[in-house]
Amino acid sequence: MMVESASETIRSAPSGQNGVGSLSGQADGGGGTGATGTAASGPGRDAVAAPDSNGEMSPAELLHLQQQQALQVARQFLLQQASGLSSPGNNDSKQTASASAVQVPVSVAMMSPQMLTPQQMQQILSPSQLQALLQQQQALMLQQLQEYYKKQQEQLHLQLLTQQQAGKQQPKEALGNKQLAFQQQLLQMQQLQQQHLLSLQRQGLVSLQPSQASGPLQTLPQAAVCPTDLPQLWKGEGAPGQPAEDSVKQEGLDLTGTATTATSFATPPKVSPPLSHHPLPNGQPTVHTSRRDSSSHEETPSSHPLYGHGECKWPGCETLCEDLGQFIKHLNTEHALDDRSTAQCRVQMQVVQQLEIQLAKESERLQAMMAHLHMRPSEPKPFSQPVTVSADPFPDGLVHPPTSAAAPVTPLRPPGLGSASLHGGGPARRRSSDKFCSPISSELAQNHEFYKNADVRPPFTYASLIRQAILETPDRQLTLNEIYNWFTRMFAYFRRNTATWKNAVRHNLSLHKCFVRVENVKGAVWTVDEREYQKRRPPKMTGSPTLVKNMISGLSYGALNASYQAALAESSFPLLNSPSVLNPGSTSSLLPLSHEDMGAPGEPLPSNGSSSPPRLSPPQYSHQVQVKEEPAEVEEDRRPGVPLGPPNPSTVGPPEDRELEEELPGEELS
DNA sequence: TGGCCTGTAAACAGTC
DNA sequence: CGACTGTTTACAGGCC
Repeated sequence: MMVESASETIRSAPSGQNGVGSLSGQADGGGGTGATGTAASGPGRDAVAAPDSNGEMSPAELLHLQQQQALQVARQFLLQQASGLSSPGNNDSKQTASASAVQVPVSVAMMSPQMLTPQQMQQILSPSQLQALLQQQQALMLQQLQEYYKKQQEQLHLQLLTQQQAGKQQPKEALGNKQLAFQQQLLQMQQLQQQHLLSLQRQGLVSLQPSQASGPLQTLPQAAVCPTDLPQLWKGEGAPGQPAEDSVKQEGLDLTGTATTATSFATPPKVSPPLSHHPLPNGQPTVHTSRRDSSSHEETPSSHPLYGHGECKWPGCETLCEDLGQFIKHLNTEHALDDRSTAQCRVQMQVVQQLEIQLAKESERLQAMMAHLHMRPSEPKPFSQPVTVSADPFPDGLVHPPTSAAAPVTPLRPPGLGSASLHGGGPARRRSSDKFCSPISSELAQNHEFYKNADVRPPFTYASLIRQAILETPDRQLTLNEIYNWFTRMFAYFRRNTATWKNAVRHNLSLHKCFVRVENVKGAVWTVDEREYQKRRPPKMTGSPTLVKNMISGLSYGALNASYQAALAESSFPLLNSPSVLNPGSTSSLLPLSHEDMGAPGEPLPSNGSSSPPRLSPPQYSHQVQVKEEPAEVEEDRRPGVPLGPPNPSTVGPPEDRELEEELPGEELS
């Protein structure tokens, strides 16, 4: 049946790596890099070619062209980043240009709210993971940006140098103009850098110490990202060659280095001034960075920023040069101040700008998020931000502040589902989630893909999950193995540590009365006794907002990390995914939660309608309703001892209740 | 503080 | 014999 096939899928799926894979994927970013290179190859070439064909373009034209190209490149780059994060398996597929074509859509898809929402992100990661990821991404982004900046600087500088050298053979006037242009570009770029870094600082994304402004990344995890993306972009092929490594090692970090390099290298007084005098991103004067220093060869006169490991590091050029002299020659001949080189510089600049813009956007979003998170938990806030910005919940990841930064934020509690549950870590206490997990089915439905691929512990109790698994089947019954399969199929998380969770599943099946074992033809199957299931629910939980609030607050105080994640997730995820939430009183951020709960209240409370307070369970009822409804009947029919009837009304409520509930599929409306 | 719920670990028995 | 299935017990942590 479905299950069967599903299980098949599962079996194969795991091999493909799950959340872990994606995570690592982001981390290593290597895959992405390649992809980027590929993707960008087109633009890169164009950039180079266009000018050539056009000869001397007017500034406006050139700019336009470059903007477009840069845009593409930047887009590719960013998209790739996103895809790199989530596409576990295909990170290595980044060779052909055609691949890039495919990649874009994929990336886009990834970024779509449906595919990967912050909550999903949150789900994907354990608190620590999340933090790590955030940092990584942040580092990544930073590094890349810086790399770009640096590259650009270097290139510009190089241009200047080249130009100067070539200048000997060219009219001085022309040179003067170009020099000016370059200097302006440099200036502009540096401003961008400053701006960028400042914004990051402002947001606390980067714990930049004024003194170490240039080295924020040093403390960051060595994002495996290849700063060499850029070069590769230009080349059009992600040949991670020596230059790549080189660039990574040598210029991977500080922008200062760039300037420094430029300075040291740019002997020509004319050129150096702008470079060396310009304060770096953080206003830090251009000084040799220790980093740079480390790369001795750069320091020595025999070094050149564009020369490393015996190769020309000019974007797209890997020409081997035995020595600096040869390199210089090469530089002068191949990368002289011509249209092509100029175009390359400009394109690069555009790339940087685009990235910067992107960064700004992300930063903005982040700020909004932060602002939102700082709000009182109870503060009603439909929070549309994520929704609107949804464009890329993912790439966004790049700048998420580390948990620490968000620390103050916490108060927020996650949406209904217990995203709050401290998944990840040790014995996850999903209890709360369980209480609210009634919407489990919808939750699952919405995040099906997510859970399927993310190695995140679902915020539901085993009991809920088991029940869900069973209810999802047409005949409401599953064998133990099928349940296992369901787990593995639905949750990447359960594709490992099998011994543990399987034991838990068995334990739960046996322990909870709500799970009834039925001898079937094909063996024993497990069914769910809804009544029992409901029974076991916490009795007095009013679906009232109050309760919710309490829970929320409790959580918020409890686990910051969890809260943060939850909050993060909540901020966008639920809302994004559950339309139902959006409409109704999207009055509070808790909405999803309260919503669910509310739904419950609204429901006819079985029990003794008279006195018993509204229960939490209702949601489940309704839930179940949607899922179970008829089949339940069937199941019951065939099922032996399942208490389908009206067992003890005292606790649960009259049978009618059940029916009532079932009639109210309305939890959606609440 | 105690009770309840949940998760985890493990021992054990029965079955295939 | 080993794996799987079930049951049961113990313990720990979170929440009320």
